This record gives sequence, structure tokens and C-alpha cells, in this order.
Amino acid sequence: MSDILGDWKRTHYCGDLRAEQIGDEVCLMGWVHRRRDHGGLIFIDLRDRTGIGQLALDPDRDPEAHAKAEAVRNEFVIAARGKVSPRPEGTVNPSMKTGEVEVEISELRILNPAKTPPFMLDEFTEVAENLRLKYRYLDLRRETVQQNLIMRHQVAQTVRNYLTDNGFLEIETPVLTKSTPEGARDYLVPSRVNPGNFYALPQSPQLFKQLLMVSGFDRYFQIVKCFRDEDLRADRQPEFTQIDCELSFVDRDDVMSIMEGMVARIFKDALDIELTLPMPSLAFSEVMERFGVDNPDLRFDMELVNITDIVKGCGFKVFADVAAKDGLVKAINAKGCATFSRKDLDDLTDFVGIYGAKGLAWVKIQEDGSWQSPIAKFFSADELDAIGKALAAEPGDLLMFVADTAAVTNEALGRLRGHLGHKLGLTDPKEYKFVWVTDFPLLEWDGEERRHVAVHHPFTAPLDEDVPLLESDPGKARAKAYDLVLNGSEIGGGSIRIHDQEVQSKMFNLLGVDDEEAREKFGFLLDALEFGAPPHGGIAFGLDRIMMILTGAESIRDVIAFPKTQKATDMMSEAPGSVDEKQLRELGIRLARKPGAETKS
RNA sequence: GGGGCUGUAGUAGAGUCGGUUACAACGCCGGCCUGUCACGCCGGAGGUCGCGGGUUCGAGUCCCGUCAGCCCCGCCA
Repeated sequence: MSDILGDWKRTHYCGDLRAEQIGDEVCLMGWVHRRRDHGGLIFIDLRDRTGIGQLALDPDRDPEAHAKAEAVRNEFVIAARGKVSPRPEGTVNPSMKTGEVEVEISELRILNPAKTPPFMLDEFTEVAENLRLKYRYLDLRRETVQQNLIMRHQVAQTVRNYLTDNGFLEIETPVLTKSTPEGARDYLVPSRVNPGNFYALPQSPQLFKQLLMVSGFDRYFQIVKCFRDEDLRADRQPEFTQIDCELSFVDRDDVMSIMEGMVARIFKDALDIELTLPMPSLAFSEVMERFGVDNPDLRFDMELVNITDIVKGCGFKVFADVAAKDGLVKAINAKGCATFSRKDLDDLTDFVGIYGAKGLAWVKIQEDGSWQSPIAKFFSADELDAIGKALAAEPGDLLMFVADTAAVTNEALGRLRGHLGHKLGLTDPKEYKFVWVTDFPLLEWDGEERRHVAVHHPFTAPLDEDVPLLESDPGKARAKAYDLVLNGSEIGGGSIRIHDQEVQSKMFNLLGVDDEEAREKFGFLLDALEFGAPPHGGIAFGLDRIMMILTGAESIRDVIAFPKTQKATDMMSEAPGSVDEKQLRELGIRLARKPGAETKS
């Protein structure tokens, strides 16, 4: 049986109790975190989103409140009135921010009892994630995720303030939009009013924000949900949040400098860390050469070294063949790792195998400088010397080599570099290394579809000096695109857009979208570009990924209130679910297979 | 679509070479306890060993399948 709230008003949050309030009459409301019953005296740790405060109930002082407290259990919602008092000599708890004081309770109301929760809500109990997700509303009472979401709110506020200060307008764009070719798989929404037709949920507000530039809004932003129906990862959810921006009359350097100012302000407000600006910037080609991936972690060295020229014509057939056939032979030097066991090396070989490398050659540099390696015997003394010099090899080092196509070699070794960086503890979680990656290729050849695809998206402008290449050698054209990479994670990316209708049409043609299809899918954009579109460009940041880094979360689910599982389901609401036959009929939809009736073949 | 890891009281775990009635902790319930703060002490309840099949005299343990969660490749900027 619960008590009514009545005319009680909360005066303080639990976590805000301090010595300054000693003597004050206060009223607290919250959840019972723990109850300690000493037979006589009862202590209750009362919790709300600000923290925990201690209530003291003395049977001599107030028998009625004390009797009521005997019935209280964990997670009951209670309200308590009393006087803030200093804790007696020797009972101060220095590990709590409210530990100097307690509230001597004179009156207690049980606002709502609670069943015993399916798992403990303290900070010590590790709970299986599927259970946490099923009872997410309980899991969200726990301090870590709750603090993550509070910080997420603060970051969103910082973003709004910074962008508003810089002349940006927050404008909403439609969620029910049109499916367009290119990019990720769309989430579709059937239209009842137009049977057989579908909306698509936006993968990003890309076209709308460009049209807002044509309309003259000049600077736009939105903190907006985006949807992509692709498989999930530790840092990927099917619905995620972007800080989406677009600016008119700007080139790349303008966008980059305004945006790194925003990132600096986020880090200042959230972590009280001053970033040095401007952030460094590297061309895609250089990043690939030195790190093998386009999202390098710059907290440590271990750069990739190209030894293709050295091993051209060498006695080791695997290397020589790759070098002769336009492939790439590269190596990294793991300083001091000559102690790795055979099993360690086997594991690393398996690791690069994931990315298509057929093997991982290795060399341990011994104390006398000699090479312990299955492949050393294939090389001449000069070749050994040249390789050792190129990698700055010293006794105790472990050199590792991959020889394959340029794409495989770079990705395999680049990922290996990142893997070893973590394994060897070279990645300080308190260090934040930013880098802009620029000059991406505009297009990429898709061997399967036998056509070019846009590396960024089809509206990305080529570098001014590369525009002629669109005719002569489109694969060589570079884009006015930029990614912001932090500690090996891409946190944002964008580009200057094409604002010329002819260039945009040419771009669609290069992508294998013929005029008719371009007209059908993007006609409104092509039209708009003919009515005075200003030069413009923009960027989108992944808010979830930024929050992962700021909070140190291992999983994107820890920075989202109600996340989905790897199968894109919600364990709490059990979405997605089946719908009534009537709903389907209204939409003009008939299922090819009933849910649950699918036959496993 | 593919590879890997995990699954045992409410929770998180142990469980040997396949062998008696599946363990102890936390939580829960009852009792005691007036300065604790992950309070303490005594007692008690609580099990479809994810599910299905197989091998065996006998399966938590071995084999096959399947489901769920997680990590990764493909996919996705």
C-alpha cells in the first residue's frame, strides 16, 4: 500500500546534500538504493540522477517513520522529510560527495513499492547485456549509462550553442522521404494513400540540406536521426544520430576550421580538455601509404614501410612475384616484440587473414643483430641490409610483412598496426589525436557492378584542378571531401558539393545513372541547381561515435537510451513485430511468407 | 551470407577423466543486531544445466542440430 505524494515538494536532489545545508529542513524523493537495518537505527541510501544521499531513521526520534522504513526494500520510490545533520565523529564517508552529512528523517512516505529487480542495480554487478536490454528502464537507473546520457545532453547543448553563435539555423527536414539509388539499403515505409508506393527513411538529410542552401538559409544544422538498413557493429546502429551541417559560399578550409572549433568546444565543455587548433590534415594518398587505412590512429607510430622496390627481383618468390605484378609489399616494425611466441605469430597471421592476406612473413631481430626468420635465407646480404635500414630495425624488434594487391596489403597491415597498438598498450585512452583526411578519390571502380561508385556520395565536387579528369581519367579525380578522424575512428565527414547542374549531370553519368533515371530520382535537385545555387558544402558528425570516445564506452549501445541488438531488434519492446492483416490490407500489401512460417533451407 | 566466442538457481560464476543428492558467493525470505555505508551474525527457500536429438549402463560434461546474445568479415561512410 503506497502513500500519496500530497502537497510535498522536493527541495533538493539526493546528490546535492552538502555541509552548507546543515540545519535545513529538506524533502528528498527518489529510489531506495540500499537499506541497512541495524535493528534499531535504519540507514537508507536514497538515489536519484544526481547521486546518493543517506537517510537516518532513529526509532527513538520518530518511531512512526522508523516503522515504515522497516517495510522499505530496494528500488521502492519514497519521499522523506527531515533535517540535514552532520554525521557523528568518525562516521563521515569521504568516498561519497554527500558523505559529510545525512538527513535525520522525521516523516517518510512510500510513494510506490517495487518488485525485486531481476538484477542488482549497484555498480559492482556485471550483468549480461541481453538482460540489461530487456529491462533497459532499470539498467538506465545505473550510474554509468545514466551519466553517459547526461553527458550526451550536454554535448548536444554545446553543439546548439556553438552553431547558433556561428550563425547556423536549426531546420527540420522530412523523415518520410524518397528512396534514392546509391549508398546504404533504405528502411521503407509503405504509403496507405498511395498503394504500392513507399517512402524511405533518410540515410541522411543530404538533398534537403543542399536545397536549403539554394533557398538562401546560408548556414543550417540539425541533430538528426538517420537510418541505414545494414548489419550492425559495435559502433553501428540501424538508427543513429548525426550532427548535420551545411554552409554556403565556403570552400573546404572554411568548413574545416568552423567545425574543428565546434569539436574543440565539445571537448572543452565535456572533458575540460583544450585541443590545439588547427588540427593536422593529411592527404588520403599519404595516409594510405603510411598507415594503410583511411582512419589512422595517430597516438603511436609503427608506420607502414613500402619495400616493394627493394624486393623486386629478390629470391623470395612470394615477394618478387607480387612486386613484379603491380602488387605491394609492405612491412611494419613492432619495436621490442621479438619475444612473441610462435602462437602469437600464428594469431597475427590469422588476424591478417581476415582481411584477405594469404600470409604474414616475420623476422625477429636477435641481440647480435642477426635475423631469426623463415624467410631470411631467400635474401641477399644487401637486401637484408636495405630492408633492415628501411624499417630502422634494431635488436629485439619484430618485423612483419604482407605482400599482396595494394588494397589487401594496405588494409591487412593497417589493421594489424591498429590491432598491435591496442595489444601493446600504445593507445592511451586519455590522449586525443585528431587528423583531417582530405583529397579522397572522387570515384571508385566497382568490379562487381562494372561501374564507378561515389566514394563519398554523388554530390561531392571534384578538386577544381581535377575537373578535366572527369572526361579523360575519372578514376584519378580527387574530391573536395574531408573526414575527421580521432584515435582511429572516423567521427565526421563531408564535402564541398557540386553546385553546377552540368557537372552534376556528368557525375550521374559517370556513376552509370542515365539521364532518365537521374531526372526521375534527382530531378528536383538538378532543377534547383539551375535556379541560382550558391557554392556550398557541409559535414556530418556521428554523435554516437563522438559520445563513445568522450565516455570511453566500448559499445555504441552504452551511449544510446534504447539501443537495438545485433539483429536490429529491441529486446524490451520486441520490435520489430508482426501487424494485423487489416493493417496490411489497408496498405495493399500481402506477405509472401507469414512470419515464423519461413522454411529453413 | 560467412567465421569466432558465450549460454549452469533471480544475478554473476565453479563444476576434475562421463559416475552418489549439481557447489559456494551476491540477491531474496525469516530471525537477531542503535553508527552503518557493497553493514554484520544465524537460519531458509530457490535448478527445464538455452532448446532438440544422439552416443552410453549412466551426459551439465562427449557428438550433431538449433535458438539467443556478443565480436568480426561481407555490407555500411
